[in-house]
Amino acid sequence: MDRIKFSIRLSGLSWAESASAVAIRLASSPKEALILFKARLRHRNLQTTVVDPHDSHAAVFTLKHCSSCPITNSSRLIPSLHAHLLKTSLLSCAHVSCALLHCYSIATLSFARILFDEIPNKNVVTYNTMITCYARHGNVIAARGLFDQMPERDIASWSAIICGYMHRCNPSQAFLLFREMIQAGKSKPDPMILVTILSGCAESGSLGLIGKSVHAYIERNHMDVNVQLGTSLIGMYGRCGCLKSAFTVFERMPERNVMHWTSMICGLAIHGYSEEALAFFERMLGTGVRPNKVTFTGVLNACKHAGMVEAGHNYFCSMKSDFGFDPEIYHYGCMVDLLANSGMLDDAYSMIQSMKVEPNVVIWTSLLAACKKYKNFDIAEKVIEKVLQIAEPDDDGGVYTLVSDLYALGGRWNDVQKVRVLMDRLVVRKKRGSSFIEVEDLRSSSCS
DNA sequence: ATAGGGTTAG
Repeated sequence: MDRIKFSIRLSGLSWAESASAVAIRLASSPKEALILFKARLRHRNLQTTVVDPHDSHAAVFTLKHCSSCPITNSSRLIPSLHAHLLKTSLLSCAHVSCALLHCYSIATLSFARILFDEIPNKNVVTYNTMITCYARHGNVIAARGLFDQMPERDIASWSAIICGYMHRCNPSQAFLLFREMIQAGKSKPDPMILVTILSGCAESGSLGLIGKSVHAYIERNHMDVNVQLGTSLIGMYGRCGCLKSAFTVFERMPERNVMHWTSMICGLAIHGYSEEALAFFERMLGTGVRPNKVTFTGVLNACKHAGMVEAGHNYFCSMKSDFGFDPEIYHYGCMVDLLANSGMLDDAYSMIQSMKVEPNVVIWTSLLAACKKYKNFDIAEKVIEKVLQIAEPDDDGGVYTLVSDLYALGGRWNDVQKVRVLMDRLVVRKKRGSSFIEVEDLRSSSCS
């Protein structure tokens, strides 16, 4: 507060003048923005029902501050702001009500829905905001309900619902809607929605069916491949194993940022091109691009695939000492796998114990798989105890099978029996492995 | 002025 007063005195403006939309936009915290906004309202003494656009601007900027800050910092400010907006009729402005809805939608679904129902003049953005809110809270059915009943849709509406399906791990439904959108022909895909689709392709591996046709669509329509779109194209091709295509996109990027490099490195690493991945990393450093945390998951993954224990260890240390990144679960995942699969089970176990983050099923499973490989029952015993505590029968069915396999390998048939009984009780079912190839002609699935 | 996006270990 003192800082604001001080800077206002320096600027030579009056208090009210300073509380303009611009000053609010530049405020350093939601609280500061709110103080300025309230001061502005006091000065303007708003009682009429006619909304001055300058006031609604100021309100929107204040709300933007609240929505972009962590919930805990702004959650108490929002109701206070809400009250002021109601008193001054500012809430009748669609921009303001949307911005407020967005604020609530980050924290709580129920409040957002109440507000949504109370907004009289809902426009496309109001609906889009509410759909996004449902999607964010995992209720894609409610999101779809709103999507189906909204009077008109724009590209962001499609984007919101498609994104919702993607995050609920239902890419096929997302792809279906995407094609529906193309066929309806009213909304033209923009780079953002293509990014969403492409990242889903990468996840589900349905490259030929969707990913390639999206790429073809981009080329056919001479769309600008912006930074994000470039990244997701490289990522999609890389993940699906089309490293040549990934490289072509990479080469064509007018400027390459850390994410382009990282996508390339990760793609190469996943498919076992360890040397190439590491060469890419060195090349990246040579061009002066600073790696980020994800870059290191690619680098460590490359080391893992090639069994390069020493190099992996060096990169792992360099990540912290040269670049200041604390290792995250992904990095530990690579390291544990690297050590364990090289037979250094004790080191892998100590690494897990040294972790600053809570180890998850993935980490324990990779160590356990290595215990099976090297028939190390001492460590397996310790790992089994941990892993059974945190495994979810629905998602981690494979772990139970692995545990049972290990006991069988050690000839401990009583324990095998116990695990099998446990599996029956929890209705654990190991997901069946599956793979597919695409036989459909790409041209018939293109989206023109 | 309001909504939606990229790279991550088994």
